[in-house]
Order: sequence, then C-alpha cells, then structure tokens
Amino acid sequence: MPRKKQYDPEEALEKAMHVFWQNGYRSTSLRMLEKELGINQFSIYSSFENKHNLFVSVLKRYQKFMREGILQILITSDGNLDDIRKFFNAFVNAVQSGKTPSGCLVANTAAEVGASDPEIHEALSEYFNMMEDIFFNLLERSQQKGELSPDADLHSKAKYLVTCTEGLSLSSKVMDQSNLDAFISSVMDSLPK
Amino acid sequence: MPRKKQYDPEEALEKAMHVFWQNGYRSTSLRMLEKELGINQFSIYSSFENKHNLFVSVLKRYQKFMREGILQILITSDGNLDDIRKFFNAFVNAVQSGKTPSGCLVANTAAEVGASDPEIHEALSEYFNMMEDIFFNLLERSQQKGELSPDADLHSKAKYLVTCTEGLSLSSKVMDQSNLDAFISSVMDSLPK
DNA sequence: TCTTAATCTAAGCAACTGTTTAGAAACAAA
DNA sequence: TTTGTTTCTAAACAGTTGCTTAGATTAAGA
Repeated sequence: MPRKKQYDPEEALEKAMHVFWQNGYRSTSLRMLEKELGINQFSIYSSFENKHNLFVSVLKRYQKFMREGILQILITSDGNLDDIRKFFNAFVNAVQSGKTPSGCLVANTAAEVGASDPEIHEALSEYFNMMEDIFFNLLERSQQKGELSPDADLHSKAKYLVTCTEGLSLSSKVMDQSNLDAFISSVMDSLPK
Repeated sequence: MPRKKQYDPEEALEKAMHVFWQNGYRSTSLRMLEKELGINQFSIYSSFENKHNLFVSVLKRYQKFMREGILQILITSDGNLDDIRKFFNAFVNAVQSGKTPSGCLVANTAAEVGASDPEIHEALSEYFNMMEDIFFNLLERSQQKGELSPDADLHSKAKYLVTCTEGLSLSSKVMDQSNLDAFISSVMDSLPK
C-alpha cells in the first residue's frame, strides 16, 4: 500500500557524512543537507528523526568508512612497523592534497563537542577504542616477528599512537609538510625496537 | 570633547576570549558576547570592527594568556625534562577538573577553521611557532645539562612535542585519565636520554 | 553656555536556524 | 476503482544570526 522511498537512506547517510565532515556539526544546516543529499527536509526527519540523531549515525558511518578505507594499511599489515609511517603519510597527504582537507571527523568533533554531549562522546570513544585495537594488533604482530622489543607495553603504545594520530589530524591543517615529517619520524623513532 | 568609553577594551577582549574558548568561533554569537562582556553590540563593533576581527584578536590574546599562565612551567624550566611531564599533567588536569574543559583554544580552532581562513590560520601558525620555541629552549637547556643526548635533533623533537600537546588537548576530552597517563609516559620515554 | 565629536541604548534589518505541518502524490491490496 | 498508508513538496513556525542605524547621552574645549 505505502508509497516507495525515492532515495536510499544508506546513500543519504554517506552524503551527510561528507557534509558534516567538511563543515562540522553545528555549522552544518539542514538546508545544506537538503541541497547536498537532494532530498527534502521532511524526508531527512522521517529517516533520521533529527539533526542530532543523524550526526550520531554519521559518526558510526565514518568509523566504517575509515575502517574500509585508509585504515586498511594498518589492518592488513603483517606487522611491519613501517606500515604505521605509511598510514601517517597517507593521512597527511589526503589532508594536504585537498582530498580530505578537514582531517579526521572524530578529531574535529572531539574539539567541537567533546564530552558535552553524551551520545556523541560515546561514539567518539568507540572510534578511539577501534583505533587502539587496530594499532595494538599491528604491534602484536610486529612483536611476534621480532621487529618490536618483546618487553614493550603494547597497550600503552597503542593508546599513544591513537593520540598521535589525532594530533596529526590537527597539525596537518596548520603545519607544513616538512614539520609533519619531523613529527612522523619522531613517532617512528619512539617505538621500542 | 568626546565621550569616554564606559568599558576597558582589554578587559572586554579577555572576557571574549573565554566565551570563544568555551563555545568555539562559529557557535559564539554576538548576543552571547554582549551578555558576557556586559557591553552593547554597537560598542563591540566600534572597538573590534566585526566578529572575525575580534576573534583574531582573541587568538593573540590567548597566546599571551597561555605564555603568562600554564606555559610558565616550560618557560622557567632549567632544562629538567620532567617539567614537560609536569606541563602535560597540569594541562590534562585543567581540562578534566573542569577548569578549562574546552582544552586548547588553538587546537579547537585548528579543527574548526583550519586553513580555510587565512588570518585565523596565520594566528594558529604563530601559536605553533611559539610552542615550538618554548620546547626547543627547554630541550636545549636539557642538552647543556647533559640530561638529553647531545646528538638529539632538538628542532625535530620540539615540533614533535607541539603536535603531541595538540593531540593531548583532543584526547583529554575523550579518553580517561589512565589512558592519558599512558600517552604522557610514552612521550616522555621517547625523548633521547 | 554652546558646540562638537564620540559613546551609549535599543530597535531594526534580512537572512538563516531546527523543526513542523497541510495537502498533494504514489503505491499496492481490496 | 476505491481504500489506506506512506512519501513527497513547499510553506510556515518562532527563534537566532551578524550587522546597522536613529536618536539620546556624555564629555570637554570654545
């Protein structure tokens, strides 16, 4: 009986992700979303309830987007520590080339919203945990290979690398390439060989 | 002949800094500023021209505020590397205790505005340079004392510490204390003794 | 006391904010 | 073809945005 949707909610969500990514949570308006998604505000509300809910969904979608994208460098690594450098370089390159000039959506949201919104904070926390797991698994493989010192505290180092990644997201927007290279080299040197 | 100002522009600027710090650039409205500074919008405009100019002035004021505040731990250090840890801990503590829950205004602005606004970007860049100088001077003193390895690349390490500080500002809003301690310890371990 | 220039208050501007609503349009079972 | 349910369009809602303006107020020199 009912009328069929003229759009794919999953597609709409991915488009919304890019709009929020570019403009931030508060500065993204429903008129912008309406235009960019090509669907009416009413439809946005009927699919996602409200702006806040839509954004929480976007954060989860972003996590998937990253896991299936640039993070594959780390996820599929066989434990070669240089893959961490490759990841950092790919990240910086994506920002500075203009491909993803806004850096990391999670870093931006942490700066903008932080802990002031519990649901958003929870989504950020989940992303951080995912990143920590990814780094931890890589470091563990590296340790098994013997490339990384056997007495290294992998959990501690994984947390360390998460914050380094977020710092890199910020700095990529301010520093130039050579300064970022200095940072990346220092991080690589800091891993206990 | 002319009427005297009923407010001190310098005082108003410092109040404005705190409003922007808490709410971010775009989410701070002139009505909020009017209320918090206790002066009329007209007066804000006659003293600072417009919101954008006011914010650029605020960023410069923030730099001074930090230099005369928490950064004194680094500036007055005699080269003891543990002062870096003290600074990181003081920073994290200020965020998590609710004293400055918004972390670093420059980090937040880098995330929000980044390179999209040349004048703001310039102010962020200046702040980064100041931070780099402060770290460099401390490392240099440390090297002279013999605490830091004589063949360490101080410029590179100073840049590294700047990005670590910005990463810490973000992570303090998402991670809990123990995770942040792991980060700080890793950073301290990474300095070439 | 008058003049002159800057400051103040308070209202107003058009554009935009998130959200809602009334009514038309589309689908498929009856 | 009618019916019932959902989706669509497009307008409207009240509140907020950055910024401007008209007119009253304050100061000190002439």
